Amino acid sequence: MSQNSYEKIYEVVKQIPRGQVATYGQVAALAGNNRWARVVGYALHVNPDPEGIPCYRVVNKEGRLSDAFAFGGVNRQKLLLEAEGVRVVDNHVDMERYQWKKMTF
DNA sequence: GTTGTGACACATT
DNA sequence: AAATGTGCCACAA
Repeated sequence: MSQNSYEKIYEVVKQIPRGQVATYGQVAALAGNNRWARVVGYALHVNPDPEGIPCYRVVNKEGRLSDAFAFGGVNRQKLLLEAEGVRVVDNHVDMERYQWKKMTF
């Protein structure tokens, strides 16, 4: 069983409901440690399962997406999030409206 | 084993 | 407000 740190992170990211976004710190906290914020970024960087791990639903504290995230075009990101129902403006989303608050209605 | 880097967050300057 | 420094953890060389 090699799944160590990352698996926990993937679990959290995978459970982000459609139309919502979570911050790295949020994911890290849910994964068990707020200090993993960077590791979360790294975990998504390796992203072994892009179909099960919607990295585009993970944003930083500002609700802003990372430039390095543009895995095929920053526009791609906006389209994906908007496709989920998230209003994206200049790579930033309304946190108060779309940040995942653990409310899995 | 040490150093450097990184898709972050927080505090301080 | 912006830039810098620090903390934290994991991986590559």
